[in-house]
Amino acid sequence: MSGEQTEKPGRKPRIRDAEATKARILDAAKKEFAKNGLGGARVDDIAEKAKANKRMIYHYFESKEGLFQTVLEDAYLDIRSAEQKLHLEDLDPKGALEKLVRFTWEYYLKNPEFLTLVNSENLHRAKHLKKSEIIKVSSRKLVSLVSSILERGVTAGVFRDGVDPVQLNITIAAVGYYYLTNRFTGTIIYERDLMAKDALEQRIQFNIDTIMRLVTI
Amino acid sequence: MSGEQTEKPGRKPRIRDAEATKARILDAAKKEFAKNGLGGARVDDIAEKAKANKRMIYHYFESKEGLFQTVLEDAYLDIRSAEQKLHLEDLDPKGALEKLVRFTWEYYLKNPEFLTLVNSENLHRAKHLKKSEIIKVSSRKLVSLVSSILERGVTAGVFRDGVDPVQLNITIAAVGYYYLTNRFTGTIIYERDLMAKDALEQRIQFNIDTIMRLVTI
DNA sequence: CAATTAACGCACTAACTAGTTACTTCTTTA
DNA sequence: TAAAGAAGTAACTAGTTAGTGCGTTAATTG
Repeated sequence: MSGEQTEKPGRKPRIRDAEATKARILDAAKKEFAKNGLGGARVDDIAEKAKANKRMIYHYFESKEGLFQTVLEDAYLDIRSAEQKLHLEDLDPKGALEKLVRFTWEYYLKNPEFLTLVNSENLHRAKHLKKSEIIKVSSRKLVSLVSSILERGVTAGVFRDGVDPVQLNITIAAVGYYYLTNRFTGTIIYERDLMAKDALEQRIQFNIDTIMRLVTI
Repeated sequence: MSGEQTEKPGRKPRIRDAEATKARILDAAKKEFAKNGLGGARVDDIAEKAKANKRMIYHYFESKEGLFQTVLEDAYLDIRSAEQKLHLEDLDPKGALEKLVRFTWEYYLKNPEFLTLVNSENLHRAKHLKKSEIIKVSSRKLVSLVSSILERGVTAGVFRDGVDPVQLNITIAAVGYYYLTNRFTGTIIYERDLMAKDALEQRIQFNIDTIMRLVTI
C-alpha cells in the first residue's frame, strides 16, 4: 500500500496525496462491496465515503469491476500473508493444526467483509480472481503448509495417513465460513443467537474437535 | 402451488390461468435471483423469461422484494419437506446419519439455486426470512430429526454422548455448502476442478467420514 | 345473457447509475 | 521560474430500472 512517493521519510505532508486517496477509495470500496455485493454497491457512495471524487475511482481503477478486482485481490493477499506469519512449522503437528483452525475462525470473525467478498465473487463465477496470477501463487503456499503439517503428523505417528490436504483445507474453512456467512438465516433457523459470546466459543471448540477427529488415527 | 381454482378435476383448460402464471413467474424469479442475487436480478428479465407481463409480478407479489420472499420461502420449504420424506426414523442411527449427509450434499448439488438464494438472503441480513413463521416451524422438525438420530445412537452405544444437535446440523450443511457455493473461487485457489465427477465423489466420501468421526465414540 | 370480476398488457415516469467531458489547482522538475 | 504533469472537481449524459395508470379481454355468476 506504500508507494513510490513515500521514499523520503522527512517530507512535509501533502495536501494532494495519490496513495492516500487510493487507500481511502479501497477501504471504502471494501466496505461497500461487502455490504451490498458487487451489483448492489454504488460507485457514488464509495466516492463519498472515501471523501474522494468519483472521477478519481475511474482514474485509479478504470472501472467499477476493476476496483472490485483490486479489493478482492487485496483481501486474499491479506489472509494468505497472515497465515504465513503464524509460523506453524515451529509447532508440533497437533498444535499447528489447532492453531490454523483457530486462526481461520478468528480471521473470518474479525474480517466479515472477506466472507461477503468471496460470496460475491462466486456469484460472478470467479471472473475477477481468474485473472489474478498472484493469488494462485499465494494459495499454493497455503496448501503446502497444510500438507507439511499432515506429513509431520503422520511421521510422528499422531495423524493417520491418506488425508487429502486439499479436502482438509476446504473443511477447515467450511466449518467456520458457513457458520459465519449464514449467521443471519442461521439465527432464525436454529432459533438461537449464533453470535452470542458463548455460542461463538462453543463453535470454535466444536470446529477444533471436528478437525482433530478427522486427522487422528 | 395448486390453488383454489383447481378443485374441479374435469374442467376445461383455461387460456387465462392465474396459478400457472404465478408458477411461471416464481420459476423464472428463482433462476434470476439465484443467478444475479436480489440486487442484480431484473424484474423485466423475470417477466420476459416467465412469458408474463411485468404488471403481473406486481399484481401477484406486490414488489420485487415480495417476490424474492416468496421464492426464498418456497426454496426452504422444499428442502425441509424433502428431508422429512427420507424417513430416517426407519433406519439405524449410523445409516440415518449417513443418509442425511448424502441427501444434503445431493440436494445442494441438484439445486444450486438454493445456495445462492441463501447467500443473497444473508447479504440482506435475513430480513425476508425473519418475517416468515412457517420457516421456523419446519426448521424445528429438522433439528429434532437430528436430535433423535443422535439420541438413538447414544442409546445403541454407537455414538458418543454430548454432541450438540444444532452444531452437528450446521456442520453437515457446512461441509457440503462451502465446497459447492465456493466452487468457482475454489477451483482457482486449489488449482483443481472441484466439479469433476471423481472430485465430487471424493468430497462426499470425505464429508461422510468427517461427520461419522465426529459422532463416533 | 348481462354484469361483474379477474387476468392481462401497453406505454409511461421518476429516480437512479456507471461512466465522461472539460475544467481548475497543486506539485515537481528542467 | 516556467512548463509540464498529476491530482482533483462539478456538471453532465445516455442508458437502466422498479414501479404504475389505465385500458382491454376473457371467464364467471346471478
